[in-house]
Amino acid sequence: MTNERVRVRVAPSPTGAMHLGLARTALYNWLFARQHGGVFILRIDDTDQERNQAEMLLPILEGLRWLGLEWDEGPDRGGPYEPYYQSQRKRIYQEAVEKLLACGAAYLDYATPEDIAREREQARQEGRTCRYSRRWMAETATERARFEAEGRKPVVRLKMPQEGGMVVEDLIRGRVEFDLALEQDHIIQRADGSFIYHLTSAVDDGEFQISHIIRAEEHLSNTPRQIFILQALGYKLPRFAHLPFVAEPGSKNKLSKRKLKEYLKKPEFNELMRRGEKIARRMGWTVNDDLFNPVVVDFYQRVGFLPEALINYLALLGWSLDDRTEFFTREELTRLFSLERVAKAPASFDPQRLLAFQVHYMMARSVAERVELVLPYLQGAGLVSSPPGDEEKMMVNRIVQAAGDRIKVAGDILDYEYFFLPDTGLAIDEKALIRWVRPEAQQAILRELLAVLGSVTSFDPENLIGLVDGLADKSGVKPMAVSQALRVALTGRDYGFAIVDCMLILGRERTISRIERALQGLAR
RNA sequence: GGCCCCAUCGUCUAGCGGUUUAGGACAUCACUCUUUCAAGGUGAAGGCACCGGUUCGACUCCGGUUGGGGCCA
Repeated sequence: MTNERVRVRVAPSPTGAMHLGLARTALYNWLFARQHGGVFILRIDDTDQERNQAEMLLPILEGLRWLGLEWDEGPDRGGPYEPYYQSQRKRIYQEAVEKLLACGAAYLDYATPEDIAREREQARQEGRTCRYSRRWMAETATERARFEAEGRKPVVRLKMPQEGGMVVEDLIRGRVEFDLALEQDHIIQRADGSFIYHLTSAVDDGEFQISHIIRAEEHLSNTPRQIFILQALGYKLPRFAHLPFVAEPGSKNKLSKRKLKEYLKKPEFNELMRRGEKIARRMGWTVNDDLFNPVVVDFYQRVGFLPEALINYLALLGWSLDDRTEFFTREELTRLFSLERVAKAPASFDPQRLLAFQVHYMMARSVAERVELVLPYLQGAGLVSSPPGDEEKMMVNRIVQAAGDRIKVAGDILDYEYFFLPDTGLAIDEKALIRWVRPEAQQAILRELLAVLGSVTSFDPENLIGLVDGLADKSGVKPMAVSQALRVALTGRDYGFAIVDCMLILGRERTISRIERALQGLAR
């Protein structure tokens, strides 16, 4: 490679959501650009849809920003090759088409769809592969006039060479050869004047001086005709690197956001979705499958994943450094990433592994940081005031501390709603109450505890542990039964944090009031 | 249907001809720790799709088969 500047791009269509596959493609491009001191470009392939564009584009822009994949040129940012929206570049495409026509790399074609269908049918009957006969090709004014006299409308087709081969030296796949005899004369401009993807994509890659096209494998088969366009237009050819797909959990099909229902049959996928839905419900969000969908980056942002977790997971979905390193900072990725080490086979998306990365990065944050992450959810659910008071913050701090890695994503804090509810509003699990609190011996202990709690000089861990242990010793009730009785009284359930943590989170007053309430609940 | 791509534990992967009884991670299971639930600790189970070749030697190279996927039709 010469020392030309590295310029890479990612070219999403504004589809209203940011697919994980796009996120990974963007990441690899971004890493490659950063590593080479190059430029990462965001181009919007919106030739097909011009309505609601801003709205449909937003999730992608926000997703990229959230992941920290800032683009150097593109929407909201501009750059030397503006505009970066294909819908605004029609003049450039038109010029390109004229040029292709002028140099004989393309031609006007007056065949009707019926003509084409007929040719295809005939080819099928003769058992040969169909290639357009160019019967309605018009290269001279006379020919054009003749077809137009018949009332025909032209499309523009590429005039592909009909023999020989074309070789793509792919940076990931190596040498890939195509037989040009099998290539069609693809349409590049429709009768209505609109342009076909291959044309616009190739022209822009040329115009933007793209040095490396790093994109998904689905484009590999289209590469010859794009190279043909690029060459005919006299652009310097970029290098190509075709990434394997991000596949569905447990299959090699391409991951699709439209197949959510099917994926939900997979337990681990379902679990992730349920986790999200639980958070959404408590936050009072109305969600739709388009965005609140584990195939879409938005989902992770909303339920409280950490971008570094997603980045690390995505980086390893199809790339590896060696046989053991699994945690990478963004800087390390930038330094160590290489296309040579990108896998060739599709990699399926595994929600469990992603969650494992999330837990790792969550626990790498300090308690104070986790408190900040978690607070918006509590505020959103109306469990703490906005802004939170010092005491509320302290309580959240204790909960986060006590929860440890039970809080995997920030929204999981809402699992501990029961600490925030007013004591009178705490729902107590009936079965747990009967099992752990109803026995007379347990009730006696709780009553005794009540008597002492008010007078305990200081409400600190050692004192409380001593107190609870002492009661168990004295009464002869098993320690576990004592703590379970207390746990049920304080939290309404028979599982959760260490009992002393529960007491400290609630504080003296609320501890007392919750025990009283539990005992009253039994009396009823 | 034609062309192209791909193929190591359930999943992500390491392996670029001998150092491999195929290594790691996630998930799973067992045991352990634990005054609940998690977490932690220890360990186990689990894989080179198949068939030919090349080679003294093949997970690794070549060919084919099968399977999966993509593009075009």
